[in-house]
Amino acid sequence: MATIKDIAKLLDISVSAVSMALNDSHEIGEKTKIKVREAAKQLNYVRNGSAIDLQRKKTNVVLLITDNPTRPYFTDSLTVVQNELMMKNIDLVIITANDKHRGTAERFISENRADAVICMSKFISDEFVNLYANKSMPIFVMGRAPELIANEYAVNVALDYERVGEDITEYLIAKGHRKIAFVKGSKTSVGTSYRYKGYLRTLKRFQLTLDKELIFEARGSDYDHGYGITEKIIGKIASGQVEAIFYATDDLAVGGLQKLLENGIAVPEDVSIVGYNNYPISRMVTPPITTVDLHQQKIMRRVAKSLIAMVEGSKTKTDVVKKLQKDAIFQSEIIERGSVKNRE
Amino acid sequence: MATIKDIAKLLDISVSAVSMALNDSHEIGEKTKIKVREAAKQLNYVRNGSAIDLQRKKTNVVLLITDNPTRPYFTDSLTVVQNELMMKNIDLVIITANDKHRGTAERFISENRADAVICMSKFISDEFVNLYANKSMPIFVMGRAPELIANEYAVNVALDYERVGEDITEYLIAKGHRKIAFVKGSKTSVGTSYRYKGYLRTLKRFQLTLDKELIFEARGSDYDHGYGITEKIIGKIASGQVEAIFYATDDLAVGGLQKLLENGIAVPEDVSIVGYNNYPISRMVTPPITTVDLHQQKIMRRVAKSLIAMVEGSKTKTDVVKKLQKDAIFQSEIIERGSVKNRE
DNA sequence: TTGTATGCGTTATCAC
DNA sequence: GTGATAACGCATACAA
Repeated sequence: MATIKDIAKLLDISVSAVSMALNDSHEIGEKTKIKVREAAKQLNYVRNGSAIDLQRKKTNVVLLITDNPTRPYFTDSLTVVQNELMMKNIDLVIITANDKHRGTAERFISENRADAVICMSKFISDEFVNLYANKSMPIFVMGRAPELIANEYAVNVALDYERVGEDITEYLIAKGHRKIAFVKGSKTSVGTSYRYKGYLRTLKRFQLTLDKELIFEARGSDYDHGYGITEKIIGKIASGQVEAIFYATDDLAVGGLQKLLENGIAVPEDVSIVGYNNYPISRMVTPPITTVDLHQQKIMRRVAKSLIAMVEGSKTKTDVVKKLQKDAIFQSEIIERGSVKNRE
Repeated sequence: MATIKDIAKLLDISVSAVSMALNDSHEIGEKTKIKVREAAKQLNYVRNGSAIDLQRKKTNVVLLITDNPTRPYFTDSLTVVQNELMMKNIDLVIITANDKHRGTAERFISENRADAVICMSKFISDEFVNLYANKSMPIFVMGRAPELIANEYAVNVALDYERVGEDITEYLIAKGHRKIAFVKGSKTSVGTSYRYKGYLRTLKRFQLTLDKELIFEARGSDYDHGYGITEKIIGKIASGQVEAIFYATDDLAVGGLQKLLENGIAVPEDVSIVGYNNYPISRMVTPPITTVDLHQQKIMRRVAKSLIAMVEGSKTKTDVVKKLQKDAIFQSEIIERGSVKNRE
C-alpha cells in the first residue's frame, strides 16, 4: 500500500505538500497538484481512513442501529436520515443489534468509531446508553419508555404516546362498532403496549364495557402471530361477539386477514379489521387494510436535523430537546381503506 | 477524552504497560491489570478505534453493501453472513449504495475502512470494483453478469443462471398451461432478465409458439409495477388468450394478484400466476403464491465462509472461486402454493 | 508556494 | 514484569 510518503519520495517533495495537494488546498500550486495526483494514480495510492480519523479526531460517520433492517419503518427512517446526512456529506452506517448479537454496535460506540448514533434497537441497554453518550458522541434513542435516559448527551425521542391507539379506536366506534377486539403484539414493544392503553382509555371514554374475552395476546407482532391468534377469534365472530378487530400492528392484521379469509369470513362484511403503522403490506392485500400512519418520516427528519446540529456543535442537548418537543406535531393519521364497514 | 497516556500518568507506569494490561496480555502482573482497569473506569477511558486500526493495519470489519436493506432477500443474506462473521468476531457494517447515493460505500472502500466487502448493490460499478479490489480488501460482488469482473481480488458470485426461469415455466406447462404470459421487471436487474431467457428457452424446448403479445414490460420489479402492468393483461384473460402469468418477481405477482382480484378475476380458477424469489409476502396473500426459492441463504453462507478464508489469508481467490463453484449446488426449488390450477 | 516538525492514540520491539 | 521508543499514515501550525 502506497502512502503519501511514497508519493513525496517519488516526487521529491515534502509529505505535507502531498497531503495538501491531495486535499486540494488553496495554498498549493496547480502544477504540483497535478503531479501529485498523477503520482498517486501511478502508485495506486489509496487514503487510509483510520489515519485520517485519528488525526482529525472525527470520523464523519453516524451510526444507525436497528434490530432488523427489513422492517418497513426502518427503511422509511433510513431514507430520510440518509438524505439529511448526505447534504452535510456525513456518512451513515447501519449496524444491527438484536438479542443474539449486539457486540458490533457496542464496540462501535465504545471505541468512538462514529460522531453520533441513532439507536432504534431496544437491545442496546439504557445503562449502556447512559454510560457512553458523550459530548463527542451524542446518542439518540427511539422507541423506549420516556423516563429511562439520564445523560446530558443522550436524547430520548419519544412519540406522542398520549394519543396513540385512541385515534383508530374512536374511528371504529364512529363507524358504528361496539364490540371491538384488541390483539396485542410483542410484550417488549413499547409502541404496541401504548396502543393497548389508548384502546382502553377510548373504550372508557365512550363508556363501552371492556369485555376481557376480546383481548388477545399474540406472542409477537408479526404475520405469523396474527395468523395464529386469529384462530381464537373466529368463533366469536360467528357468535356475534366481535364486530371489529384492532390489531396492534399491520403485520398482525395481515396475518389475521388471511386466517379470516381462509375460514370464509368476509372482511369487512362479517368483521372489520384495522392495523397500525401503515406498512406497505397493509395496502397490498385484499381488501387493503385501514391503518394509522405515524409519520415516522417527519419524526426522523427532525431527529436527523437535531443530530446534525449537535454534531456541528451549534446546539446542546437542551436546545435540541426543546426544539424536538416544540416541533412534535407527531400527529398520527388514519389511512382509510377497505377493511372497515360502516355499520350505521 | 482520556487516553492510555493519562492512565499511565495517573498510575505512574508506562503506556506500554497500560496497553498490555488493557489487552489482557499474559506478560503483565495481575495487580497492575486491576489497577489499570480501575484507573480506566475512573478516568472514563474509552478506546480509540481509529488508532487501533491504524496500528494494527486491520479494521476487523466487513462491509455489506446493498441498494435497499428492506428487501427480504437482503435480510436472509444478512442473517447468514452475520452469523458466520460473529463466530470469527468480525464486525459487519451495512452501507447502502443506490442511484442517488453511493459516496459512503465508495469512500469506505477506497479509504480502506474494511478488511473485505460483500457488494449486493449494482450501483458500485464494475470499474470501481476492478480498481479497488485488493489483497487487503477483497470484494465479493453478487447479482451481476458473470463476465465483467477481472481482478485477482474480486470474486463474482454468479448464480446458476443457466437454469433460472426454466424450472417454473416447466412446472406451469406440466400443470397443463400453454398460454403463459411473462411480466418482465426492472431492466437493470440481471436476475429478472435471466428468468426471461429461461422462460423463452423453455417455451422453445416444449415447442410452444411464443406469442409476443404475452410479454409485458413493467418499469420496475415492485408491487406497484405489478399492479399497473396487470391492467393490460386483464382483457386477454377474459378472451382466453392467457392461461397463466409468470411474474418475474414475487412483488410483481402480489401487485398483479390484487389487480386481478379487484377485477373479479379468480386466482387460480380464471388464471394461474407464479412469482419468483419466495419473498415472505408471497405466502401472506390470498391465495398464497406459488414461487421459486433461490436458496439465497445457502449461497450467502458459502460466500461468507470464502470471504473469511480470504481475510484470514489462508486462501487465494482461485481457491475460493474453485470451492464456490464446486459447492454451487445453487439449485432453485419450486414452492407450491395455491395460485396455480391443474388444468389437466 | 513549499518544507519542517510535531502530534493524533495505539501497539509492538526491544531493552532492562 | 515493566519501561522507552519507534512506528502506523496523515494533517497542520509554523517557518522558510
